[in-house]
Amino acid sequence: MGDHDDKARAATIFDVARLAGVSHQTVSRVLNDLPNVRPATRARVEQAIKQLRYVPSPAARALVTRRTRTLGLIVTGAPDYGPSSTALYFNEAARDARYTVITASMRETDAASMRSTAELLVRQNVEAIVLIAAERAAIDALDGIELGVPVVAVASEERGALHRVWLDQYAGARLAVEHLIGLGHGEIRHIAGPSNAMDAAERVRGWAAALGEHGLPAREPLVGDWSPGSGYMHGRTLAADSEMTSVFVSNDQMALGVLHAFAEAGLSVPGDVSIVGFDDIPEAAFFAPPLTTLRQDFVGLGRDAMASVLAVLGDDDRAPAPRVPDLVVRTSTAAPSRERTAVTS
Amino acid sequence: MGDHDDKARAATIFDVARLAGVSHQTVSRVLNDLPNVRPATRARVEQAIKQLRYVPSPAARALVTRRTRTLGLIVTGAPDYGPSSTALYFNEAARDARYTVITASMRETDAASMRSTAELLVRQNVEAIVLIAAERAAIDALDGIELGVPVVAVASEERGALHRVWLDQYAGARLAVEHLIGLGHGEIRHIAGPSNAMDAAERVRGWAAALGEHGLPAREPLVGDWSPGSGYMHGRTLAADSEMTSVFVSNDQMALGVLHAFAEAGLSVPGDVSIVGFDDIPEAAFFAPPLTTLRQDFVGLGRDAMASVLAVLGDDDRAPAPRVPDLVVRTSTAAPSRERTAVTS
DNA sequence: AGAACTCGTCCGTTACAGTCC
DNA sequence: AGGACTGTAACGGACGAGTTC
Repeated sequence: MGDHDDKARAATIFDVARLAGVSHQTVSRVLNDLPNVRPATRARVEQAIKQLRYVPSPAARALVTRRTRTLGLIVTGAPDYGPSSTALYFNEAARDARYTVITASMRETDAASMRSTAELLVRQNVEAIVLIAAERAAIDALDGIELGVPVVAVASEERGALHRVWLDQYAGARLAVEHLIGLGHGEIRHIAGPSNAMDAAERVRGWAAALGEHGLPAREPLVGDWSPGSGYMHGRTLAADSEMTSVFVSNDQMALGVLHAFAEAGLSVPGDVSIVGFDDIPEAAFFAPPLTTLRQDFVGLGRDAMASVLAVLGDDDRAPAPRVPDLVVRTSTAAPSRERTAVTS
Repeated sequence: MGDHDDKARAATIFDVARLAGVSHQTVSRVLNDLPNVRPATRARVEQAIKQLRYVPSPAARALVTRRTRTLGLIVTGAPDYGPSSTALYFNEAARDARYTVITASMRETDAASMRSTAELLVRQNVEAIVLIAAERAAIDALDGIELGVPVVAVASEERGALHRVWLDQYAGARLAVEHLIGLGHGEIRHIAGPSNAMDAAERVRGWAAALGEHGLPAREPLVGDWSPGSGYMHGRTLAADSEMTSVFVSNDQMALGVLHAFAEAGLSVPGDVSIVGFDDIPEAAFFAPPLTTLRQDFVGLGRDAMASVLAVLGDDDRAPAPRVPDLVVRTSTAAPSRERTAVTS
């Protein structure tokens, strides 16, 4: 009895109408909170709805209203902390705004895959697409083509004509560098993220700008790939440079690799070298030593993405301003020691 | 010219039919690869489809077929490596099987939220729900109620009547402990995950079982919350115990905290104490020292979840067998040293 | 003359009968 | 007689125009 799916068709609006003794149109009015329904009638209808466990069919509704209240979300790359967090909070924000989200995760970002994925979403009649991608190319792949729906990209560089939300990587990088300068460091090296990553480029820009303003030299950045392994590799290179007193690393994972390389080389952090990371992943407070880094507001970013969608769709609000990361000072940074200190301008 | 959304309604099957000079029904046959269409007619129709950039309406189709080819995915908790990876690979597997996935991420797991989220998905007419949740309670919240659609839970404990896929945490924990026993450790402590987490309980079970089989003592596990901070806290406690020569930590993040605590206490790893983690997060190879841990096959798990959905829906296949994590030996484990070694049975 | 309903049409597809060589 | 089509009804809601009190 009532054990498995009763194959009985779900109740329709007509079933509800019959049970409540009204027309289906009246039921529709109740469903959509329209006026001109007597309270008593409304109650009867609601009772019938409950009794029949009636739920309106989104397909039928979408067919006639030509609105699906559905959004497409494309997330590219590995399930890293930043994108995963952004996606999660965007998802929550969308649900709060009573939108449904169809997610398409993909590891490749070639133009053909990006395009066919976007078209897959369009075929589902999404009203807008949100794109969370680190690589410039992923954004550009969707920029040219006419999809018929607006695209909001989470992207820290201005690119083409897409709508855009972002966290201010440039300002964050400046904060990192100014913190090190404030401690007295004169040469601040940089380990950058991959050259195709927009965040990486913005951080390089901020690092170079802050250095330039203080008349400090900017040596060619070492380019990693976000992984701890690449941080380790470049860390070994840097360890051999006795001039270096501080490093701004473009993300926390690479900073972990650098820490590892320096420990192996017998360099003390922050005694010999100071290190600043970026992201403030949950692990960062427990590195050896705890990492000074920039905390990014992914909760806010996810909400901004949804706010931007609503703005574009004309439902609500205006697009938000970018947020600046917060410097979190831990013990991986300190004033340079006398021995290794070189040019303190 | 063609600048913004042409407000022109998308083409319908009738537009295509008219252009191809056939009835809309013939177009439908072409769309659905049904027989009894002459090749020449088919070609004309396909040409018309291309020319009008026609895409069938999923809403209209769902309305009449009573199938949406849509799946609901509920992911609870923080955007951690394990659940995020599983969700990503499930998403890809679903797309490969030509299913659309509606995702609902949520941080709370109370019964009311779980239930209302599941009902939200049911209202979208999903054909099945996949649930990725660490906590027992999240599973149980969906177990009792009659949703009308099958639920596949990613859960390492058998619970209620839900369909289930999982990675074999019990076997993984045994591998960890046997590795330490093989190295000669006689007392193997355990830092567990939170008691409401199924993975944590299974790992405790495996740890205790392996210990029991070898006649070794199982001291009461310390209970953390998966965070590096809790690992650090328990690591400080363990550092004070001079009997202890090895620790099996229930995940890599907590192991990082333990490492940090031991370093502070002047304990050498693996010189004084050996440590094994669980998960093999990307950072684990770059901890100080690189962490011996158990690699989980989240790619496989995501695919298994989709395979299980197809099995339940009767489309395909049979449900898959659970996978056993792989032991990845790095340098955080070694034979116990003479000084701190106690009861080597 | 409104408030409170009812009626009829339409949305874009697929399913089920026909119809015509 | 059967391959290659065409015509007509649903599917489940929403909305504008009628109808009743």
